[in-house]
Amino acid sequence: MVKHMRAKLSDVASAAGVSKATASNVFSAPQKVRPELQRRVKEAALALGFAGPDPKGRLLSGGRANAIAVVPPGDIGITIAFRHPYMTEFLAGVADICEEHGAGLHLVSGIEGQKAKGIRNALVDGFIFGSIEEADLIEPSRRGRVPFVLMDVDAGPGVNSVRVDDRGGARQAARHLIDLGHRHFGIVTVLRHSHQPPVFHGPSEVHHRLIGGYHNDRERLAGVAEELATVGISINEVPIVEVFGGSVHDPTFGGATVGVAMLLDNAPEATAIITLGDTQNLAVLSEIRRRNIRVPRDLSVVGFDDPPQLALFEPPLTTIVQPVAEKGRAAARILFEGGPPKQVVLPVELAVRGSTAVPRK
Amino acid sequence: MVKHMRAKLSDVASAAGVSKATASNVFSAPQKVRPELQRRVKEAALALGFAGPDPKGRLLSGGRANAIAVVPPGDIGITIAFRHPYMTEFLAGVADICEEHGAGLHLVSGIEGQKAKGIRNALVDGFIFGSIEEADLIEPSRRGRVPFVLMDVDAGPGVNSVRVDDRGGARQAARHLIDLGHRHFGIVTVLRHSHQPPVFHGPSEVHHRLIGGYHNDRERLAGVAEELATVGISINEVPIVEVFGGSVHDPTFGGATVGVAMLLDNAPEATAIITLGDTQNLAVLSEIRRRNIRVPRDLSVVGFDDPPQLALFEPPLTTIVQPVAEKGRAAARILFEGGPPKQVVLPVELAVRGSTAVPRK
DNA sequence: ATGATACATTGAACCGGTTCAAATGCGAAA
DNA sequence: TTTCGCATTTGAACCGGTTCAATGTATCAT
Repeated sequence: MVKHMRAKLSDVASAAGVSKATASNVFSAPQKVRPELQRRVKEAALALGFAGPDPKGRLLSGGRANAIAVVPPGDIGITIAFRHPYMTEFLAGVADICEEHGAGLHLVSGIEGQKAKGIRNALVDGFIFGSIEEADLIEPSRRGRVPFVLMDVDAGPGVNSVRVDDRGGARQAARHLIDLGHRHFGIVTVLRHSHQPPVFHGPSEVHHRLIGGYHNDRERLAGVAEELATVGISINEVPIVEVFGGSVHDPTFGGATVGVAMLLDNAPEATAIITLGDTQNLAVLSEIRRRNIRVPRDLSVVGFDDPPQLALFEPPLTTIVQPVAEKGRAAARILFEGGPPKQVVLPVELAVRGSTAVPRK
Repeated sequence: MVKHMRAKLSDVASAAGVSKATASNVFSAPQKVRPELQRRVKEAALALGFAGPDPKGRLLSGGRANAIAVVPPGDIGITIAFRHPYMTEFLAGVADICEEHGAGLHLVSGIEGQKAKGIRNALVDGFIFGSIEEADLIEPSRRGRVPFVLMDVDAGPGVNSVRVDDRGGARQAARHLIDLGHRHFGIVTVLRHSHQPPVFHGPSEVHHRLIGGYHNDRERLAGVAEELATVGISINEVPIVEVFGGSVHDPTFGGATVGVAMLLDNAPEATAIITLGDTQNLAVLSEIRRRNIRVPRDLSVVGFDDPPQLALFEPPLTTIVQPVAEKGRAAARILFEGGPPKQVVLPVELAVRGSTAVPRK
């Protein structure tokens, strides 16, 4: 008994007495084939149990994979990504455009050393990199193989990128507080690695030289600096603390609340806190609450980003909200549209809620 | 000037003065190649800008795609999936195992007619189908091409499947109420399509013949029937309403609250409501609240599934919780492990919280 | 009847690798 | 010196399709 091998297109073709090319057309371009031949080929296919062209073959022959990949930022594996409110919302945006194009969405898994391999081997038509951290991993795909988009940075005119107007958002936040009458501020920003202790920069130091932070964190600080300058305040006079993380679930994560405490201790004159890190909002609010500081009566707080977990916090946080899903859509669109490199900058919005008011007397 | 084409393996090979086979080995099985040759090939690759073997070629040549696909259930596109608490948790489980294996996770987009195409074209080593609805779409992949796992059904010994013990869970829910002393029940279960109005089955009708519902919904009802039978109550005496949806955000979605109202109106003697549909819990609670019925004093409620949105509901819902992420893990493991078809049944647990108590006098 | 036009079909090249049996080279053992 | 065994290297087949120029073949206007 002959071993039953899976039928391939050429088997079908010869069984139907046509050429491979015709058989191929029956499946991918039926209008090119006479109805009768079509029928004959389809019958042969059915008889041989041929379920349509194998995508593997199609792909090799210059085809598209019909899928795009998302590579979550360095510290976020795909398991965590699904539980991360920002990432799921971002991915929903990407998925939205994928669905428009009937394309699949491929997530590259994030195990330490495996990520580069995952990127090299991904069978996709393009990449969305969650952060520039993956810059070195891009190299293989950059070599003209596959287009890609970088999130949250501007890597110059030659590279696709999507980010939000971090600087402008920070300006709005600062402006809001200034307009309310605030003149004494404290700033919370991002420390990149969890093993570093919080860092406090007193008013006598130069703050522009931060230790941690991604590109967008620096942009935000620059925005605050610009806006404060309009009322004669130098960013160098403003106390700043850099803290890591602060999970949306656990405010103390990575020493976040410790850092916030450091700021509050060292900046008693501040009437408003500006939080520039997206995951630090909870740490700020919770440390403030722990100290029984009344917000916004004793202290105003402006955040950055809008994690849903904070939706029920009382008072609701006045914060800069960014169009997370729209970022995903924009990135995916760039990939599907092709064309010359684009740099998309999306606007952010100040959502004035309950955590800001005029400064205490 | 010659047009610069992307270098391929054979170019590298000839540039380095070796055979294609050797060049291939340098990248995929270095230990087979003498160090010096390795160096030569790598140099040639560098000079030509060859960034490693193209996964397309590797794939065709009998390789694995190194990714598995998840096909969300019929009515859930991938955009929605990312915003759907159950799906994200499930996907997190799948992702967990993918990361263990350094494999990618591919989501098949769910546009109506495109889904079959998405499945046919997906470059993956296996499929996880969110529901049996996709049974017909499976056909192409079933033809020996790619292994797959079905969720939430038992499709027999020849097919991989992962589900939870719906029947047992329902029995636990019913038992809990029985033990509290309840003898008069109302049941809310699932109507499949949103365009159908809620259906009420009065105590005189035969309830086993439901209109909607997936396989697991029927299992759950059967479980309740079994347990009630132990205290001499026939399921045929119990009022049942079938309602669609009830979104986790909008309790009225798809007429869900209308259906619940129907049940409450027609079953005034019921001291306990058993909700068998995962997304209907909110509809039940909200209609009950609207009527100012005090839970659990006037009415006990047991739910099925544990959407995080209900975490803050007062009183917290006594409900059957299923190991959602573990379902994802189990399904993914089956795909990676290979071997003969497996049918996995995971246990569920009754979480006794605040919505159940002894029946009112 | 003739040439032009349109359409259907085909043969062959190509996509970019992997794999394996056979060939080669080389030092050690006889 | 010859032979054997082992480690490398190679040629050729193969993975399963798509594509395109060339070849027919039927249709239509002249």
